[in-house]
Amino acid sequence: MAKLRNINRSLPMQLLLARESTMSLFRPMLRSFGLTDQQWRVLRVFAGCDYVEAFELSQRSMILPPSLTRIVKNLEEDRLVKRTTVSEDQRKVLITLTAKGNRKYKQVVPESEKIYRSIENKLGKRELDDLLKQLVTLNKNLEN
Amino acid sequence: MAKLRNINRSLPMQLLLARESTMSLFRPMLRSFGLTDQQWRVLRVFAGCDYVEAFELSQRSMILPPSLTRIVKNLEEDRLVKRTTVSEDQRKVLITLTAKGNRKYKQVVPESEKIYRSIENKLGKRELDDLLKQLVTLNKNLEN
DNA sequence: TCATATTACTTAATATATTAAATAAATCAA
DNA sequence: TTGATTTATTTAATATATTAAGTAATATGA
Repeated sequence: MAKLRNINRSLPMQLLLARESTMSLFRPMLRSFGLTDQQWRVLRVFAGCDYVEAFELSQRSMILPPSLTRIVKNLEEDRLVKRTTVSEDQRKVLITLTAKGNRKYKQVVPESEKIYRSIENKLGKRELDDLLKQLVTLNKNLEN
Repeated sequence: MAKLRNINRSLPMQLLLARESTMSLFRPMLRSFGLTDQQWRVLRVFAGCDYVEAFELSQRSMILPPSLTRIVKNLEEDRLVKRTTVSEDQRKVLITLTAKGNRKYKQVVPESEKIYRSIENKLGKRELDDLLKQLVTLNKNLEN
């Protein structure tokens, strides 16, 4: 009879555990800024651009459109982002950071990097870089 | 000014992506058995034992107690698990697989292993083992 | 023994995830 | 041009996640 592999040999479980042990280091900092994990996933997209279309924001934050609709609504109520429509294509929604959102973003970045460096110290820079490289490769090789 | 690292260098984001690319391979199979990801996380705990206390089940399935309460309730309605109390400590709840639950479990295991082997083929056994080892190390080094 | 603390779990409230269906704007084809 | 299709997003329904508070059983200490 086929036997189920132990949890230590289960890639999905080890990834879940790794994601959780990593995020638990960032979470208190994010909460102290009044942000949920997902809200920060949305805000961090604005590292590279001033405005994003909803569909692209969904992909880059890895949040499905229905969840994103509510998350953006909440961020909008907190005055951190603004929604506008594009005149060329009335279906599309553009999301931008407000001045308040930009200030929040700039406050979080250095704290986030501080935590990241402490992780580097715990794991070793070489080991972390190596792990990242393997994850990127895995993501490339398993992508649909 | 501090700059936020690119997504390719973000451990939390790469872990999230990796978890998703991996789970998306198992999900259709689980759904075909009428199981959600979390329900299977619960059932798979019974690989090593016939009954589990709720607290231990929570830890081993990595599902927090409030979520577990509802998930077990749903599994119970589907007649896949059974809840009993322990006479020595009336606070505790023991969860066991029903005969139906055991049949379901035994059906899923070989399908799960089949998918696992296809992942091994895509990534290479050596690379996968190496990645698993690094994740286990990370989890050990970051654990609270 | 009895008040207090702890433990194990559940309930409640709010946020997010997932899937399907709905809506409205844009595109395409006859 | 108009009916059908596609695209972009939202709504709806149900499941799960998270945090705090509640409840009941057990353990502890004066």
